[in-house]
Amino acid sequence: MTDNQTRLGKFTAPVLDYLQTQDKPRSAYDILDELRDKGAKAPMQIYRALAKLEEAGLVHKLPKSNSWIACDGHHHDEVQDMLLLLSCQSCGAVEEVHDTTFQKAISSLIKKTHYDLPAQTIEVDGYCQPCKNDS
Amino acid sequence: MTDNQTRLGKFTAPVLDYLQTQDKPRSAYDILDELRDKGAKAPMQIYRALAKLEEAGLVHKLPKSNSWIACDGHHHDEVQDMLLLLSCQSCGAVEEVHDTTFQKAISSLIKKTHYDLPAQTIEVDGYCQPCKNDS
DNA sequence: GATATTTTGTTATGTTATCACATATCAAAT
DNA sequence: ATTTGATATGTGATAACATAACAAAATATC
Repeated sequence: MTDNQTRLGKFTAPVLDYLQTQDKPRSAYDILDELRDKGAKAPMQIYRALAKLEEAGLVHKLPKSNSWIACDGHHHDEVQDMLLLLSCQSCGAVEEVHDTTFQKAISSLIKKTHYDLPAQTIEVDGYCQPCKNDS
Repeated sequence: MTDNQTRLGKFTAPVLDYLQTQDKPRSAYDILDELRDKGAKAPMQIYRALAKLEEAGLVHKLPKSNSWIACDGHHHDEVQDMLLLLSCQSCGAVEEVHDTTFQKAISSLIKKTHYDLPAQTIEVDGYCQPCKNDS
């Protein structure tokens, strides 16, 4: 049997399930604590699951915050796109931004700098409208 | 006497000096090792110096790579601008990019998302032209 | 069904960053 | 001259994030 779950490994489904219930990014160690009752004992088990889920485009890592979210499911025909995550530093909400202006800015950068830019996640930290208004 | 060095603290000048001799970002622990012969013994001493240097706009932290560079000295009348660092994953070279298209993309994001975006450094990882050609 | 490959479990370690608290330094107020 | 307050520094402990290394188990391939 080589179904998705088997290929993805023992803890991938529980990790994804957990992240999907969360409204904030969670760290690998948060996830580990959560999955202890399902047999998880060491960080490696979680990091392996996260790596597979990320490769499958099902989760994203916030590169500055060292935490993880389940993918929102939109706009990911191309898993390998440059992805912009807007992260609220107050409530933790994360928006996946698919913005043509931003994509063009990146293209412009590539031309201007002659850098080769592989697909990656870019985290921008800010404050979402509700939190901004509350402050 | 309240000259810069006094206000900035004991290790700030050595930390800045060291970063200015480097052609790659260095970690706080790299710096610590380098400054042991000048009396540095603990990470806090380095992190304090880096915090002050960053506040003064003299160094930048690469937020994804957890490493530090001396500021290139250009374009920093406004220390608080959104700063884009293009970081070569092969040779370590870092370009400070001051790109109006990118700034506009960020402004567009602010409007679109209604997020409040404080000044911050955004790291984009790639491969510089020489390294790209070598590969 | 024996052997090779891959996955998983587990321990240990590496790496980055901060906390907490003690002490030093120095200037301003008394 | 002494106290007070503010800022800087030293230092040990620990938190938080991540991977290396290797053993054990599971699975695939012959």
